Amino acid sequence: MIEKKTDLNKIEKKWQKKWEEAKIFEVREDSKKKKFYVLEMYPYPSASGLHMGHALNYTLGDIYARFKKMQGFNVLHPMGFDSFGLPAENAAVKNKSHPKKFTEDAIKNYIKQMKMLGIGYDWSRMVETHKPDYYKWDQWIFLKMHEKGLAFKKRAPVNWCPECNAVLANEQVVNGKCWVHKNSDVQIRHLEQWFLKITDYADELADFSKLEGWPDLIKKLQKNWIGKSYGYNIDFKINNENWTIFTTRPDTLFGVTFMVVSAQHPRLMELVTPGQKKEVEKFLKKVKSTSEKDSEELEKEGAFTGSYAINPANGEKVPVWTGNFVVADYGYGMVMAVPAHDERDFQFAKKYRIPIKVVINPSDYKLNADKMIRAFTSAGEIVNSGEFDGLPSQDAIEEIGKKFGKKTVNYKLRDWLVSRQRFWGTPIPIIYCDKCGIVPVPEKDLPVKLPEEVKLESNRNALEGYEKFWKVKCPKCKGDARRETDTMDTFVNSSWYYLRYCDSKNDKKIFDEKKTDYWCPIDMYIGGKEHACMHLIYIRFYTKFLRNLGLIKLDEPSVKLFNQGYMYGEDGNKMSKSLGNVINPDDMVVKYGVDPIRMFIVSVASPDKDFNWSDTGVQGSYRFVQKIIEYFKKIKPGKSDEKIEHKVNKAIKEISEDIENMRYNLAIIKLRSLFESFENEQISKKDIESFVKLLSPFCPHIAEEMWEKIGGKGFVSLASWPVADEKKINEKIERAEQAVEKTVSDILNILKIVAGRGGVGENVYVYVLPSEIEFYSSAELSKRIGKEVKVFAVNDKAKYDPKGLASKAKPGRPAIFVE
RNA sequence: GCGGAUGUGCCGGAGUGGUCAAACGGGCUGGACUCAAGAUCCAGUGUGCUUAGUGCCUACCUAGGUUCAAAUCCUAGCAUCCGCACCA
Repeated sequence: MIEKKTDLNKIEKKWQKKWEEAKIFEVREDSKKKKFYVLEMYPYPSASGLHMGHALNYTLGDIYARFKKMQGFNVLHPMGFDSFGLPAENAAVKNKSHPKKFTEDAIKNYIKQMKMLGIGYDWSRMVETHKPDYYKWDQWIFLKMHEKGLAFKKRAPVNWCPECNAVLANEQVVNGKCWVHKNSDVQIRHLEQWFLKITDYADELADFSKLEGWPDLIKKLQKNWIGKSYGYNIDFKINNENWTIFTTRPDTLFGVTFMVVSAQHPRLMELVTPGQKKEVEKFLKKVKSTSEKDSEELEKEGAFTGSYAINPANGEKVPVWTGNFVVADYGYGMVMAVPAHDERDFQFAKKYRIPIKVVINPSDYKLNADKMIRAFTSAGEIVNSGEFDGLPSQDAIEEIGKKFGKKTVNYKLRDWLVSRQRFWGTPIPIIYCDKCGIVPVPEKDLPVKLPEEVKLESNRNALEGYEKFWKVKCPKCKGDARRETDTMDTFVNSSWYYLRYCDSKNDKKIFDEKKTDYWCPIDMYIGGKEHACMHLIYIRFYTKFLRNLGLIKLDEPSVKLFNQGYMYGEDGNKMSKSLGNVINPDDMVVKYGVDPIRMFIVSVASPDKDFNWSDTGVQGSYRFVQKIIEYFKKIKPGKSDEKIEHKVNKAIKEISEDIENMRYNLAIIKLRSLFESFENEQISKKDIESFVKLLSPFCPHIAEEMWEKIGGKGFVSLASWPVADEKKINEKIERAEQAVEKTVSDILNILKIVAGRGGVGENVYVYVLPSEIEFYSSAELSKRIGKEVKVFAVNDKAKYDPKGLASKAKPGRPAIFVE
């Protein structure tokens, strides 16, 4: 273990206090200054406090914000809390308390820890989403969406988590399980629920052209999730009624031998004939009881409905089945089945002995429907399709599609289900009146506040049982009415919070547009990639909606997005209590101090890559910090020589670039090497100041302390970032230095060989080309070797060279003689 | 099935056509200091040769290829990890 020489915690406290007193991180709009908005995704304040992953996230942002601030930008760097959510509610039920208390205690602790880590936030702008002055505007946006028809209620099959006692959005179902309760199977229930019509924005959300600064991975994940696909709608007549299906393969239309309607289709029973009712019901029962977790290799099953559909292309009558493999809410919940050319249809047809009809042949052979063992899904030549025979199937997609259907686009993206049957969330501002129907709460009555004195229940939303909340008068007819008791998904809160930071205290408007115009968009947004398909889609959706309302001018919320890597435990596993590998920031701060921890977590690997915590690793950072402190104890600024000036200016240039590109790991390496280069040399005050400035974003506390020691003005955190003097960067110096290093190592090698043979190398002679003589100092070499080293130019007449080795000297490679 | 990422010394990881493989950190070994330990400082640390010398060989998952030149580009494969998944 390392020895603690300096009380870093004392230094940290000292500067944290001074920063706070001087309010150096509080900012306001300033039209004369260029703004820069750095934001880390805000946390859910859990009872267990910040973990190391949070510390990494916030440190990454803090370094960037401090760097930009020193570069002269007006930097907005705010923090807040995503403080609605189930854990607080559950904890409150368990302890017969109120989630507000839990949440606010947790927030206090979070703030304390964030301050402890030296993160420079403008706390005057903090948002807490559970406060009425924040969620009022969630409700306001909801009303605006309702006004535009984007917030709507419908009865729908929904994902129900029995643990949450609430429904989940599609995005929150992971492999048939709840994203929070990973052991809880999600059930399908049919309920009346509120949705936000995010699908109206699907097309624009699928356009990533304004997101150059986002990682490709996130864009790909979103693209996949939105799942835009071009195809055709085709009408089939069933019982003299048109039923539309969606297909991307109209070229196979003549090969349809049956239809399949989803088992969850709301109008399924209309298709079932009395004779088939029993069989279909038997099948439906089986579908329901099948646990979702087995869905991976679920066998395709179904039942005949008794109805027949007419193929519009050839008038053929084909049976309509219901099946477990058709998704109810994609397309129209019904598909045309072409077993010859679709693998799923093929399996289904084989199982139920439905005919298979080939309509596309491969180029080199002919398919035989009776002998096929799998579907042929590639392109080929159209056959058995009347006038289209002979066409390449790729061309037939359009030809056949055009003739019998209508070109259209479909998305995998579903409307966003936002109703939650829970207490601890934003109340949905809606009133139900028997006479007037669904009535939005008038704007002037916002916010609809959550009651504080309510008694929580574990198995249902406490608002339902709290008459004072739901018993209201209709805003229209003044008659008796009932308030909506569902609350909104917490992702609603985080979909626009970045805008509220710009004007978080505004009680007249959602925000002052002049302020959001100045600060937005976010220039650097930092958070985990797990949000790719939830938060990061929702925040884009809200941004576009608010833009369409005319409130902001942004198309996208952030210019750049950075996803940090995951930090694992020392053993390489996810940190978890059961594995006992959790690293607690509070303990580590006491053990090592904040600055070494900050330095370690951003330098162990590239910040976008996963890495493991390492106790010995953080000790390495600790040693470096300690060395710096020791150095400054006895520093006497003097004059920098050419070499030091070169080193300093090169470091300024490269470190600035590295920080700009979030390559903090490389910046730290260069900072170390810079320190080593002047550690034992004279250095000017200006250059030593530059070093402290370069150190400051990473290790702000000791940087302030050192800044004070060398008599820097004000805070180093507010000093201007150094600019490299390109004229002083001289690569020749670097090369010469490397040559000297090599020579030292060569001399030592030779001495070793000599010693190995029983010789004693007392005197060392080095013969250098005249052009390089200035780089080789006898004194320096002697010190490094620990013996006297004499340096001669090869053309020195007076040199001592008994073996005539001088002639062997090469550029960058002096000859060496030992005796 | 679809998509993505990764593969470099004892370990964590730099390096994405030549200048240069292994920066930087950790670990280990040896030395200095010390009564000793810790801390600190110095040196060494891929393989195999060779050496009164500062060199050569071989090494970046495997196998091919492009190139005057490949860890880096291309092709195929292997391994590990991750995301989505019956989306018609």
